[in-house]
Amino acid sequence: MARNVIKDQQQRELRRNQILSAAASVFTVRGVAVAKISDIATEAGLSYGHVYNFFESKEKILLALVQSSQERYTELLLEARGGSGTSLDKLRWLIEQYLQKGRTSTHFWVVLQAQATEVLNPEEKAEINQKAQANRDLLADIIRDGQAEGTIVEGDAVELATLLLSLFQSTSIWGYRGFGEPSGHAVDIMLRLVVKK
Amino acid sequence: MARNVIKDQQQRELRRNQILSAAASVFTVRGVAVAKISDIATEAGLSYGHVYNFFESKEKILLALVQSSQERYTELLLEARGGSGTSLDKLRWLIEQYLQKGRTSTHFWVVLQAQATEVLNPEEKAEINQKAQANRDLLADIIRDGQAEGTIVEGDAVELATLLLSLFQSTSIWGYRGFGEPSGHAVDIMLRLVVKK
Amino acid sequence: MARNVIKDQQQRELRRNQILSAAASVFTVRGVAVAKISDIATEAGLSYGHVYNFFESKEKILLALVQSSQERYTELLLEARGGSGTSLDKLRWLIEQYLQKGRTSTHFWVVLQAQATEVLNPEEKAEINQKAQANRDLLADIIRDGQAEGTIVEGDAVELATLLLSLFQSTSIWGYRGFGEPSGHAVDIMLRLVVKK
Amino acid sequence: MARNVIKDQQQRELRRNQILSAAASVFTVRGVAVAKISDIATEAGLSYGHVYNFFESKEKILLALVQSSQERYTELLLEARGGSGTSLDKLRWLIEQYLQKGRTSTHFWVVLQAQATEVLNPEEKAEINQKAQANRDLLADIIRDGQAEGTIVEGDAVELATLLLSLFQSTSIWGYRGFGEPSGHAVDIMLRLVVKK
DNA sequence: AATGAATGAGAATTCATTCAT
DNA sequence: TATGAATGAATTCTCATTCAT
Repeated sequence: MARNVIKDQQQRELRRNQILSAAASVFTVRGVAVAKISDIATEAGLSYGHVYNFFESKEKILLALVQSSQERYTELLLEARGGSGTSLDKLRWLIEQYLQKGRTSTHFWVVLQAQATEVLNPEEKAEINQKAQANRDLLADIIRDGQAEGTIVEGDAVELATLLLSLFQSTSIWGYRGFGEPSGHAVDIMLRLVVKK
Repeated sequence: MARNVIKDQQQRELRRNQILSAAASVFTVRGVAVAKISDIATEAGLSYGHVYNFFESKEKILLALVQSSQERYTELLLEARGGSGTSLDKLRWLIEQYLQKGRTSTHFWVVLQAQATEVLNPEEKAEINQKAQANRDLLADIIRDGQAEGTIVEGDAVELATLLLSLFQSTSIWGYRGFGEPSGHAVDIMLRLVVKK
Repeated sequence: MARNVIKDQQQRELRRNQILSAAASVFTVRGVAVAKISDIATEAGLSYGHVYNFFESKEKILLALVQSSQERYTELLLEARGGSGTSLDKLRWLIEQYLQKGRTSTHFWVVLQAQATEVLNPEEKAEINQKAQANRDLLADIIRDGQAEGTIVEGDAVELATLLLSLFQSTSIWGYRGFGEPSGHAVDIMLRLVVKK
Repeated sequence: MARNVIKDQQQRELRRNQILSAAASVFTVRGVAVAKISDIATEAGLSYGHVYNFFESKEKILLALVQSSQERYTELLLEARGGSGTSLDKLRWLIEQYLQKGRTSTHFWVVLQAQATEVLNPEEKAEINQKAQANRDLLADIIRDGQAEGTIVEGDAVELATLLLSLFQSTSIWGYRGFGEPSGHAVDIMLRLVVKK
């Protein structure tokens, strides 16, 4: 007979998320360009053919993944900016959240591959870079606030933001480079970059 | 006759370097896993079949490239360590050299792909990671000297070194991420990470 | 109850015809081998899964379609043969009916694909060819009658029939070949093939 | 050492023709949409991968084949038009050549599939149809000459041409339809279509 | 040394068909 | 009856690698 449309919808949503989260894992561990659709399907626990009922290509999966990751990062930034305490407190909170695995389940590492590699076409890359710049600008806002309140050192807020994000993002991939994991002090050290002595 | 042997040897060396340098460029721009042997051959100005007279596979090219890049970085570190001035001066010089394009012609970005991706086999990756750690330790040495001479902040020298290198290495790929290029002040800001107030 | 059974039967018949008629359209426009089951289902206004409640495969749809088309053509031939007037009149009527879209809604073009392509298996193709020959023979009968009555030229009736049907059938696909549609005179011209001067 | 460029060129040409001629055969026997690249490669006696060094897809092979077939048909038409004798003689010669297998090795049947099916994209189909119309117009020229010289019946030369070509082209595929082969008289019968009584 | 023709393993993708609901 | 999620066989296509010249 007729199907349960609501349930179908939920099931679809569930499957889509399964695929994205499997892709996040596979892309992270194996590398985006090396990952096979069948790896993702296996990781997600469904057949490779079914993946194509949700995404028309590996490229589109990557795109969806990166965009969702960037959106979650935007939310984190907005939450940080809107939080209480000094700008330094906000930055500390932000970095701690960022480094804490799971909070941003898709990794900087995957976004980086999408940005710096020819896996995506130029238009898609441009879109991602634009969003990355927008996020950087949000970070610069927090820094500008800190400069106003006197907790953060003077200087070009955008450059300070770019340096700070480069630092904590690259710290998040120490594991893949054989550098172990950062200690509890690491965030304090990072903040020296911007803190006013 | 003897002369021809020598000439041949030089010619061979020249070709090999052509290929490595073409590979560096192609790997950087297109991404290691996406790059084709024929791209490299074209960039190097020779036929793709000829590449195999120098390297037995794409993988071996990457390996040779990364190793040579790491060696050049080692030399840079040794040169910095052996230089005159305070440890801070040495670090500043090192970072400036590093960021100056051409000095480290093969990029951090390629090494990162080799480290974090499954393009190479585990043994090869382990070897690269080991060398990366050794280089990090050289940087930690400089930092330790600085702590002894009082110009550098206290703390785990290895972690400080890892943070500092994360920062300047990731700064070197701003271009690929749409972040523009760092200003002349950037190095000073980076050094705040380790400088003693 | 009894009424429901009858109604169900009618409903089933209706659905089946919907599918066949959708298939005719899709096969004609897109080509038999390229057409997808889902195209047919969409055109018929039902779900692709439901198609399998009526036909066990795409092949069977094609077979049913071609057979029904051949049967309708047989009926047309019988009707023509049984009509009044000279054999020439009958031929003219036949061709006019044939060319008049809708009368033979499934097209010669689809039958031709079924005959000349490996979409169907050899047994099925043989069956279709046999029926096509039987129809040709019906046409030859009319021609033979015309020869007896003196309105049609002498000669091998089967060959004359084959030439004549080749002509009007291929005329029916001018549209797909960019040749426009035949004028009102076309039938008279075609009949020159067999008319006795 | 260096290769023999001339020989390479010849070899390439040879291979290309091997592929086209294999494709003609496979497309004709199996049907265009059903034919696999690997069928063509096997028929041509080389590996499927190598086919892609000559044609980027099955579609492009079909296109090349059809175009070459149309060109050969054009040549035939020009040769016929330029020949001696009445227009009727020219038409007879043309049809005889056409029906004689090997003269037009790629078959009308393949061209028809290319024209009437969605194997090619609309632009490619349009191009083919245009060429088909141009060829039809050449045939119409011959007919017009015949009308001027009084050997061919009055009437729209283009429609007469379209009817005549429909007839002899469709006759060329009797074999696939189980209709046997036309007799030696067939051409005379066909010509009745246009001959002035 | 140098070239590029030739091969085929492997990955992406399509779509007929099955089946739970 | 009716739907569309799910599967995987079959095919296309790419590209590293080999090898004759």
